[in-house]
Amino acid sequence: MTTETTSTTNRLSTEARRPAVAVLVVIFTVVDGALQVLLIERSAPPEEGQWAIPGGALQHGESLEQAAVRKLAEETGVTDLFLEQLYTFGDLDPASEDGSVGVAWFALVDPSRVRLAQRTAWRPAWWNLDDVPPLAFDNEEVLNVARTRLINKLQYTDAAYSLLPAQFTMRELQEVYEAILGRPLDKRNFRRRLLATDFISATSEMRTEGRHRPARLYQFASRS
Amino acid sequence: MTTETTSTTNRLSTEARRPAVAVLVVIFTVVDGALQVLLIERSAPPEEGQWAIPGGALQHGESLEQAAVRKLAEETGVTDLFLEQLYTFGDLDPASEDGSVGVAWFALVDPSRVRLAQRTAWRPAWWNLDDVPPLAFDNEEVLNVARTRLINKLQYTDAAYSLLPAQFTMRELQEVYEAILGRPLDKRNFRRRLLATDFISATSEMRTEGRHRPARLYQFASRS
DNA sequence: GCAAAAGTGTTCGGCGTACACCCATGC
DNA sequence: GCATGGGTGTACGCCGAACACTTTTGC
Repeated sequence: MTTETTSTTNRLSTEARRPAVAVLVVIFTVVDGALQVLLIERSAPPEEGQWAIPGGALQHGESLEQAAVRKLAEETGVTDLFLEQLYTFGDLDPASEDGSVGVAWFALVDPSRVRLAQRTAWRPAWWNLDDVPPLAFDNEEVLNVARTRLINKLQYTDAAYSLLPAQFTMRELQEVYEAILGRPLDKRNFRRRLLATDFISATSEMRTEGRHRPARLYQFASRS
Repeated sequence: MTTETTSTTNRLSTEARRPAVAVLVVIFTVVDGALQVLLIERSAPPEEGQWAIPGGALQHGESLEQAAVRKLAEETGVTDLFLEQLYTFGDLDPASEDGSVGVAWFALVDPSRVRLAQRTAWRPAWWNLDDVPPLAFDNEEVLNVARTRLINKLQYTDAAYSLLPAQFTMRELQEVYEAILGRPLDKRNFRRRLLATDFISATSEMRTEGRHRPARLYQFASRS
């Protein structure tokens, strides 16, 4: 008694149940030492007036990743970033007749490259992760999964490249890490560990900004 | 210019593109020190005659996880196991008109509890992971992702509980780890490390099987 | 007593963590 | 010359890896 033998609803048949498929993109950034997430204020039912993670239906002929890239570009104007599939949620809209399937992605963007759309309907805004408002659907869960993954990714990948401009100081990089991990890090240990990874390398340039010693600029190896 | 403002194709609207949604379940087991995966021989187009990862369309009113559990039970008769979502593939069947979305899961089963269906159509069979045949669609990629995740999960979770009977010897446990990791492990280090995790605990029972010293039986804490 | 698998400790290198002072610049 | 952030080295504890012999049983 399996799907294969008892019906024609095989994996890719046309009789299959057809839930709405959407992509959601959890977009993180770090500004002034604070981890922030991009949310959209819903301007139509369901859940009108609630804030939600940006998302939308798949368009025709579009792959899941293409849809996520498009969504990200629509909201931030930015492309070519860290973007990774997160999890697929099967019950984001219990009211939906045929069910809904939301394929969640998460992205990291450099705030200096972002220009948010200036709309009043479906208004996007950055929210500090420590005080996000109540969210539509089950978006809190999506956000929690994203945050956990982000913390893990940071430990063993160069994901942070996508949160910073091409060149940056060690302090800037450390602030990004501290914002995401939510705890202070030791300066010496941080520098040693990061340089040991080969994710980043020193440039020959320095940046002077204030009446103190100039800081060396670094770059991510994945961008050079 | 966002999906929200330019059309009614909002996340959960009824105008959304409706690709076929299927679940795939990569079912692993370890028998005689070999990591094996359950495959199904396709008995209808597309890709008739090819082997593929078990899967099927979502049924009405069913969540993604419920569909995965059902699929697993249909193929192996087993429930209550390690089952975790893996990844969602958006392009498994390029021939599909509206696209296809495959939500892949992976599961670990104890071979002593499995009874494979005795069918000739859609025949299921265990394949040694080192010599799987060419697979339908892009199932090779699914399998690779699953194998990588399995190796990672094994390192820091008690996922192996699902591959063994309630009681087992240290050697049996070690053979499971060796089969998955694909390399021999040191007996002393293995015992020390596993006992340190608190995943497993010793029982008071021993098992004698051969003309040599009896082995102590252990159990997983998550099952006791 | 011997064959066969069970069971057991120690050493070493690498890595993460804790911790405090000098350096280069602007004013 | 002083205020400000940039930049550096050492010591210690933990963990993973390497490695060989004794114990218990059946025959």
